Amino acid sequence: MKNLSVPLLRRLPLYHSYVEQLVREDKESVASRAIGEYLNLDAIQVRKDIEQIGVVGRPGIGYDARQLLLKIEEFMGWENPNQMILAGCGSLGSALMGYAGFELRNFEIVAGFDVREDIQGTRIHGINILPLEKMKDLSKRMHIELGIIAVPEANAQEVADIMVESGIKGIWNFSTSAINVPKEVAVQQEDLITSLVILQKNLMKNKEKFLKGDI
Amino acid sequence: MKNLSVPLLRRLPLYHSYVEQLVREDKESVASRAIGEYLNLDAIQVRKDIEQIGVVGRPGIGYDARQLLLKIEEFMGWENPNQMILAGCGSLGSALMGYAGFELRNFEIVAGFDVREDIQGTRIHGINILPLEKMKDLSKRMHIELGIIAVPEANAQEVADIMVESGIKGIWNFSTSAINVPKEVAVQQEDLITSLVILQKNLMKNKEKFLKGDI
DNA sequence: TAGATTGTTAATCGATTAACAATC
DNA sequence: TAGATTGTTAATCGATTAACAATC
Repeated sequence: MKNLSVPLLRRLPLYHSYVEQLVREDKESVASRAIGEYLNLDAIQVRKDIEQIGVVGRPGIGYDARQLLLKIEEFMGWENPNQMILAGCGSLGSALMGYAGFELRNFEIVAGFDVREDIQGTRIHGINILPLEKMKDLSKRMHIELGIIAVPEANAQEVADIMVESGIKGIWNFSTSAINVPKEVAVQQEDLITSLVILQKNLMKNKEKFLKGDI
Repeated sequence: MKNLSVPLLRRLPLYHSYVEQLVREDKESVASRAIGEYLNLDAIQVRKDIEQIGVVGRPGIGYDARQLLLKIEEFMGWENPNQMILAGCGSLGSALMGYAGFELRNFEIVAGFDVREDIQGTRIHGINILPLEKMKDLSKRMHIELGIIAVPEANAQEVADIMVESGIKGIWNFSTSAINVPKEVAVQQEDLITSLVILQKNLMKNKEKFLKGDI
């Protein structure tokens, strides 16, 4: 399969966001150095990344901005529509159902599931809320492969089991709890606290640099 | 400063979650192999990671489960309280204000900010919503260094500027847009779509393996 | 031509994986 | 003693950084 460097995949959308701005301002080309400066990254790294996605630039000029956008989109797979189901329609789950970014990138939550009977049958952000018992049937019928877990920690494993049984092949886990699934099921742990810790540590590192006079 | 390997920081909470389960079941020790099997990771990697955080185990037995938990917590910095402000109190922002995981790890959102006058002065999940004009004063007074951006893409840069001016030194950016800040300010981009793409690609990789008969 | 910027090739660095002796 | 499992040391792999000639 194509390259799967996680750091690369995390940087590309940042390039996209910046280059998109430039395109809106009718700029036609962009230099690696400009991207790097905006995002606080090394120009060489930007160049290497762009090489990875198969865009060639013009020495002395830079890269074609529009082509760069298209190639990033292609590499990220944003043209392909992806349907998902969601378990746990509390505040986090509801926010995800209303997340505008999904539509923009061709992702769609087709149904929400929750144990609370009072919200079953209702809609949140236009998405139907169903009892968990219906997950298997719906997922199989619609050939859904992606599932989101947004339930409390204590119920994460139980929901993961139901998803596996429903034929889900990729689980996006927002609960703090690790889940145990068969090897053929991919799990992406979205640990918000860890992101915060990383931010915190970077902040501390900056402070140290500042004390040493590096900034 | 202490080690700052992002992959390591992302794995440790998973170990924590699993070991916590064991401790609840009154298990006293854990082997690297058991952790690895549960999380689909290599036992050697688990062992290396544990070495990094300064826990020594007993050959033939494993690691002391409780000590492991404590050392992970210490390494992640979960004992230190951290106060944050949040800009953008829409559905995502509201969900973050209600996110139970923060309290558990000593993080706290002390105030929410929003441009919409109708919600200024109200409370969401017990947190006061204020106009953006009050950010600087409040942040400086309370010595807040962490800020969360949960506003629409179009306003992300503007809010980032206000945060920088307010003395914020670390920004957790949930908007899809890249932001441009001075070098001494750390940014953690929480790009949900990228996580999804990573999951999607892992899923595809698994499928390929499956076709080849590796799983 | 001079300046800017890419693409290529090599060097460095850090993270992961492997091998195996030491210890419980 | 035998089996399990760690800790140590070395090997591999991949990502980042550096150097510089080629091109616009």
